[in-house]
Amino acid sequence: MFRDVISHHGGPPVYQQIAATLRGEIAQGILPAGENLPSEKDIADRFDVGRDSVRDALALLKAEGLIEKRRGFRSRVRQPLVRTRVEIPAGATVSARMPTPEERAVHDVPDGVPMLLIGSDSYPANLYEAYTP
Amino acid sequence: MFRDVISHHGGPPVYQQIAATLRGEIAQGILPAGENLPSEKDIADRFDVGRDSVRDALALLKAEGLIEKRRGFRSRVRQPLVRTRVEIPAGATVSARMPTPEERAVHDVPDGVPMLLIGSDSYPANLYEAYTP
DNA sequence: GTATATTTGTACGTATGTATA
DNA sequence: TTATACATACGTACAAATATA
Repeated sequence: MFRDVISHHGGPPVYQQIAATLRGEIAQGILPAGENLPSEKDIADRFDVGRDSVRDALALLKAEGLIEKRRGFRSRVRQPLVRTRVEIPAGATVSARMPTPEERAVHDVPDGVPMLLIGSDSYPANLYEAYTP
Repeated sequence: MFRDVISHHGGPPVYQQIAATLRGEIAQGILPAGENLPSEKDIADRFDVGRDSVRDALALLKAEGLIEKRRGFRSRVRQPLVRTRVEIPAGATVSARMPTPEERAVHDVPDGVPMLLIGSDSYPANLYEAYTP
């Protein structure tokens, strides 16, 4: 077996190269939704890098909403979700931002998921979308 | 001078305690918008922890959109922004998600800022909001 | 039910690179 | 040029959660 080659000098940082590789494998379906990624140690061995670089790469993908991480579990490719549709009140403003720690706790918002603000209400953007009547 | 006390055993992780402290100082205006935070080393000394824990704490605040980081600069409290208002086409759907790496590069989207999807168009949510006519 | 192994999370250290002042 | 500060990347150790024997 050959290790995947990462350039340690000159190119982008190692962790970004690893993130790009894994991102491509998710996009191509090599790592399908719901699938577990290899363990951090196995990924580190595959690319011949330290575990720290792998963790930085996975943190990027988590922040993008592509994977989810749980202690004791391997990382998993996130499932595409069906969103509940919320009607926008006439004249209301719709915006988005990252949740506060309180909102994350109350609504159980995963990493890499923004809040959708509809008028004075807020909804986790992975579960809800807005529409005009 | 006394160092701020962080519990190393029993309570929440060190980096979360530091993030909570800094988050509170931002909310209370002790660290106003536009203000530079102390250097990572100074924060580490203040709480008597390693620089790694400080960086984890700042990464949290960055992901929440509270601060911005630039290499060579100290972290800075993000300025509240005036958003451009975009009219939602009749029947269009509005949703939000984190940007892809391509969108981040094209639109120069900062960390901790989602994309606002209005119909088939996408806008950085720190600069745009949507409204119904 | 218990003990062990695996896996991720946290936290420390060190070294070096890159950007700014 | 030099000093400061953040970014990357390697290492170690232990804690906490899960899975397995």
